[in-house]
Amino acid sequence: MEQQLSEQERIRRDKLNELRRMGINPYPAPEYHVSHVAADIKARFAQQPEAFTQVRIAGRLMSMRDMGKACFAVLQDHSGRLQMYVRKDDICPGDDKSLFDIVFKKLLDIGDIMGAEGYVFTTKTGEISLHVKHFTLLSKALRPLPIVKTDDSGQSFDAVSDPEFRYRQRYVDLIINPQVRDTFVKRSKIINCIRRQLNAAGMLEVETPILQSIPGGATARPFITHHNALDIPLYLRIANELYLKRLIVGGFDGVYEFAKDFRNEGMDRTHNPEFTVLEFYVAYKDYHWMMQFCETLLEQVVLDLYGSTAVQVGATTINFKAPFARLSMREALLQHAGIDISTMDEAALREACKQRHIATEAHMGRGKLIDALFGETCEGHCIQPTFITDYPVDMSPLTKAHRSLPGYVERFELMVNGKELANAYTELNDPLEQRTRFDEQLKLQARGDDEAMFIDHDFLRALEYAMPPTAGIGIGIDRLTMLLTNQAAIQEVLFFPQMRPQHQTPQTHEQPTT
RNA sequence: GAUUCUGUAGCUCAGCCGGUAGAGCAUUACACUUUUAAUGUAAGGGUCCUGGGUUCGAGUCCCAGCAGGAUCACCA
Repeated sequence: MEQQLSEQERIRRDKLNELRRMGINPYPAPEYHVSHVAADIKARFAQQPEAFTQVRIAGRLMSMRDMGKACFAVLQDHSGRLQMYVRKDDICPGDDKSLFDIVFKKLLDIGDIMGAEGYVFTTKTGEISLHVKHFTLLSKALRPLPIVKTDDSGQSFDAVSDPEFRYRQRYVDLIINPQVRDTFVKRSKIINCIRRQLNAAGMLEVETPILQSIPGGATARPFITHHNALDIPLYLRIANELYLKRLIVGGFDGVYEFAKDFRNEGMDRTHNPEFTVLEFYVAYKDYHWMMQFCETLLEQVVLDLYGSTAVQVGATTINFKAPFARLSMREALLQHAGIDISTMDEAALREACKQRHIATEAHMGRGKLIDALFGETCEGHCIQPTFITDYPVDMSPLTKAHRSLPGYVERFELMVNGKELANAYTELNDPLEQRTRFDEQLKLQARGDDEAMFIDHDFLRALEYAMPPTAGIGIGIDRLTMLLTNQAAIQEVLFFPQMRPQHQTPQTHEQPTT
């Protein structure tokens, strides 16, 4: 395929050929032994200078300041950046100065991967640097790397800020924008911290099917695909809830899964077609226990991440110190909307929506109407972590009926910064009741609600073998990460967010059939 | 899906009332033995997102499309 090369790309290809002509392999095979990393050198050199007399580091060349017979260059490895001082007479002790004059100064470029060996010292201006004795080209870059310069006050110049560029070429974004890397490191820490706590609580990490013939456990439009050998449609899972509960039936008393779920719906700054949800289920517990577990779980995550329970999100400080506030759905609406849903029928709720200019649909039952009222009047008020408890039964088909409030279920959502972060309940384990609830979903479907749940008969069969009383929860990991890293867009916490194809899609390749 | 803004050099951006393209960084060449967004001098580098239209003439005005952002609606 013929491709148009820019001037800078042509020059770099010329340099590649020149290196080969000089007998230098621009993509060498042997291991390059690395003895130190940049951040470690900077952190420990002042205390133990004697430990850094022989140092080998490797990374990407990020800048080069040519001073004639010496050069200052910056190498970036996974830990950070370190300045290198490269002097002609050190690199070329003999008469042949080409290694410095030609190879280092002319044939290396910003973006190249290289290794450097030497001793650490502090420059006249006080910067801890590597005095380079030997260098090795490890991989030649053929495309120019966008240069972001930062001055002493930390202000950066010409930073690549175009989200399209950053998301489509995340690898470049990660190289040149250190704060982006930091966000993803935090994401990993969040997941690790949660996993550690769940393991410590004796739960088992499990994997359940992503390809499902009945996409259950939530209400959403699924992606559909086709299995050739079985000649059946399969759906990408929208939730893993029903599978995890089958495992509770099977005798595991605590199971969890960090699950990629898929929903074939709109995309915006808070929705990506694939996203990550942590779900876990614990036998012999109820939703009160789950609230306690959840608040200490999240408190510990924030503590691990920041050393304090407080997080700055935009202009507000959110404190994850347990216990979190608890407010029933009825109390919340009483407080923020001045209405008492316990005394209102469907018509009264519809009227309340109308008064507040909230759009309603004919198929909306009590549950959806209350949900709409709550979303409109209460949600935005829940800035500090708040458990909203006790939801109407008709919007929670998998939840056990409330122990004392008829018409309600034992469910809570955790609201933080005006948004839902977790959804949990005392699981419905009465198989006959579950069958009735599924039937009600069918009726909703008949009323025109295209989000009603599919019926999973195998799941009902599992419940008929008896599932212990169980508490379960789902926590949106992307949303949690957004909150804890102060990011407004889900694209900022996903390495490779879904994007529209940039150019006209080439002819779809023939599916290889087996 | 609706509204709105944006798309110009590798990157960040100017480009007036319509007259065939500009800066900084990066690149190339030269100078300089501790620089800090290094500096100085010089040079090269463009499918102005794509396709139509208006016009003697379009980066600029009009229409359509593509991609991205923001706001709104729905979903997590």
